[in-house]
Amino acid sequence: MARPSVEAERREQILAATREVVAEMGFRAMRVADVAKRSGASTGTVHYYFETKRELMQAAFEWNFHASQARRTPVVEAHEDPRDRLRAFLDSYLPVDEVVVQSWHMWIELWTAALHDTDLRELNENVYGEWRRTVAGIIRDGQDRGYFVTGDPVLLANGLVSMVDGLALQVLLGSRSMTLEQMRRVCEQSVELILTEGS
Amino acid sequence: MARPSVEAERREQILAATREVVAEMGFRAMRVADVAKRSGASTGTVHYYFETKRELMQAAFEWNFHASQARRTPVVEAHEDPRDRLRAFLDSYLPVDEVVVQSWHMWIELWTAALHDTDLRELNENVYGEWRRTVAGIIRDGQDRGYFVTGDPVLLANGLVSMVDGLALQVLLGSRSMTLEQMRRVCEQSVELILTEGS
Amino acid sequence: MARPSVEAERREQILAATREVVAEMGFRAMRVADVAKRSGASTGTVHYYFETKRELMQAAFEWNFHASQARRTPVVEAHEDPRDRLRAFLDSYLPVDEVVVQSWHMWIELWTAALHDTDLRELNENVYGEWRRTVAGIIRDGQDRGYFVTGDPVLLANGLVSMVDGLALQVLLGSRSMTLEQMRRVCEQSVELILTEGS
Amino acid sequence: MARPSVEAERREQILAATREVVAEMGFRAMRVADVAKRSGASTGTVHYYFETKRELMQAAFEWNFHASQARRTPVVEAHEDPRDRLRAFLDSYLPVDEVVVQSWHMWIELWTAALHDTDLRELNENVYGEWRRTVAGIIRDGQDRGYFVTGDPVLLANGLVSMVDGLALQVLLGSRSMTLEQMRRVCEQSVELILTEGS
DNA sequence: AATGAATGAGATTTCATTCAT
DNA sequence: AATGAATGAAATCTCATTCAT
Repeated sequence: MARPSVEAERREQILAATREVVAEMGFRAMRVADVAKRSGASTGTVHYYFETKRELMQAAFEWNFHASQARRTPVVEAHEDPRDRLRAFLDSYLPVDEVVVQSWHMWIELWTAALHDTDLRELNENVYGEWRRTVAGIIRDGQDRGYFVTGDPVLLANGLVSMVDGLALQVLLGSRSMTLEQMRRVCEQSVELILTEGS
Repeated sequence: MARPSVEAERREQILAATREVVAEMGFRAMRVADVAKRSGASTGTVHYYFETKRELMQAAFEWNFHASQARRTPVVEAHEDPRDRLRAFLDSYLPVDEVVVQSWHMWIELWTAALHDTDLRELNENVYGEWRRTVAGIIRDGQDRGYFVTGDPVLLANGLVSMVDGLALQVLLGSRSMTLEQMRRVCEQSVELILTEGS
Repeated sequence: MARPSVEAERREQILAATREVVAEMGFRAMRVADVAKRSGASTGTVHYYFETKRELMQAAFEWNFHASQARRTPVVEAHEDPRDRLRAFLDSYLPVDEVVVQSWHMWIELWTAALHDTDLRELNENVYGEWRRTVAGIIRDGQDRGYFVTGDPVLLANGLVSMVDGLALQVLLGSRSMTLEQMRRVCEQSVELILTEGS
Repeated sequence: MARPSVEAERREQILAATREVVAEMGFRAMRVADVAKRSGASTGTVHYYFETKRELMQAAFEWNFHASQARRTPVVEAHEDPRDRLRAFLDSYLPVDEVVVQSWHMWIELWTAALHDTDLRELNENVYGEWRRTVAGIIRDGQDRGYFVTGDPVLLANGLVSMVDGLALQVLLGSRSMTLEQMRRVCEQSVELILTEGS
């Protein structure tokens, strides 16, 4: 009788290994054998948990999404003031450490893969719905309290979330003019832009 | 005897075919044989012009960049007022027709490929330097004339360009909440945000 | 404590499952996992009873043989007149129900497998010796009583048994011109051919 | 410019190699690599001509059918008397040489494969329609001339063709009681059975 | 300048078998 | 007596690249 957690643990190990490998060499170059090696299993075992490479990647994308969400939620909820919440939210996207960097790699790969895969598009739809709703909620709250300029909060949220995507992408690409520090400043300036005079 | 332009023409055909194929199925799934078929040539011929697949993609990315630039420049220069220039610039990024859509596909594929390819990162660096300089120039000009709010024009330019990238990405992904029309409105709102009171 | 029949029962279950699976998807496509699932056991259990897949198939072929024999014997012995015996014997080969159909599937798979497996050839030798002896006996008896035409009873028996094999094969293959009904008529006509004028 | 016959030649080589390999080790055990080696090509080349192993086998079955037909037709047409035609036809099925033996191996493999493959069943349908029509024609002709006993010629044809299948199978299986010589005698006796008294 | 048949290295996938429990 | 997670050897298939013509 195997411990009931063995399967779940193994699955998680493989997904974590997948994220690491994808971050390092990209989905295109990633081989199932790489994931196997990294997770200390055989290719047979990887296929025991995920029938195809495609299924493995899909699961890894979803797993990354849930992990991101779990990391983000407490960060945002730590603040009460919508201005702080917005800043904390944007801050949590800065690729400051290995985990966030790896996570960003997964998002970028997801974008490219989703362009030609209906299931992944659906995942993207969920993911962005989630972010948009969160940010729009913060902005609406801030507008109610008079901190943020008027204007459709959904449009503002979309602009901010998309900007963060574009910025992180350039940072990940190692752009000499878009460093982590630059990204931070652009984000700060963007918040300034939507703050009302007094606040 | 052969017209000297034959080679150049053939090369262009292959690059155009590459863009079409990449837009349709993605770089990952694209085979040299697909490009050959699409351009009406043999795989041998494709390799006659581009030694490796990697070289073909690199050339296609560069070709796409120059084509984008050529399309963009007259659009921007058609206006004198920096506010109109900025609006025209952003407008030219909306994925309204097949050419712009295919072009966006190439950019997105470039991002992913460049994450693990130094040469392509260099290309990205050039491309973004170009856009940033253009937009920053427009903003600086607008600030000088009092149309735009104060603030580091480079930061503002980076924010705008990144936002456009992120927005186009979601439109390309067929997001139900980020349609072409939505993207247009977000862009318009963003311009409003940096306009000064009077203008 | 365990009933001594438990093992025998389990074994039988697995063999029955094997016949079902082979009939449905063929030996080539059959996986040990399919047999396990069908018999409600694990792959480990299947291997507990049959060391290798080859051994499992061999046992299943033999089991099918004995089951066929057990079904056939009372049918033939129910008649005293050799003409009736022959008709009853041929009748019992018509693929009229699921059991006979599955049994035929096993024979056909055995033929193909035996072409390259000495042990299975030996099994085939036994099986056909059995049929041939039975039919030759019936014919010899009928000739003695003046019901059947003269001629080497062994040759006649071989002709009949082989014909039945060939006919059943075409019926199993769903041939539009060799239906169950057609097969029945061919068998009847063949019996007529060896009957003497008066009988 | 390659010779136009190169492709056809190469294809034929691969199909011939397939028949040899299938006859030797069976479809189940046959690997694409075996066919490649036998035909002096690489596995890549085999796949260049036949996308999948299944397609290769299908083509090999069809090729074998056409080759059999081509071998058989002149043999039958060499005789005018329906009794000779029938004898010549049955004779041509005796596994007397390597080619006929290999051909029989292909038929047997076809049967088993066709049980679970619609396309192959269709091929079997064509093949048997062909044989049945030929034999029924010969019998009908013989009956018109008073050489053969009365009775449905289609039933008689089916009985004969099926018998030959069953007999050849046992010969191929190396049955000690069904040798080539035995098969020949059973066939002769069967012809005797349908001859009228005087002829 | 162009071809396309042929290659072979390498990737995914399958599955009988094992073994710790 | 039974399990089923894990394995790894082996098979199919893919495709960028080459080269004789």
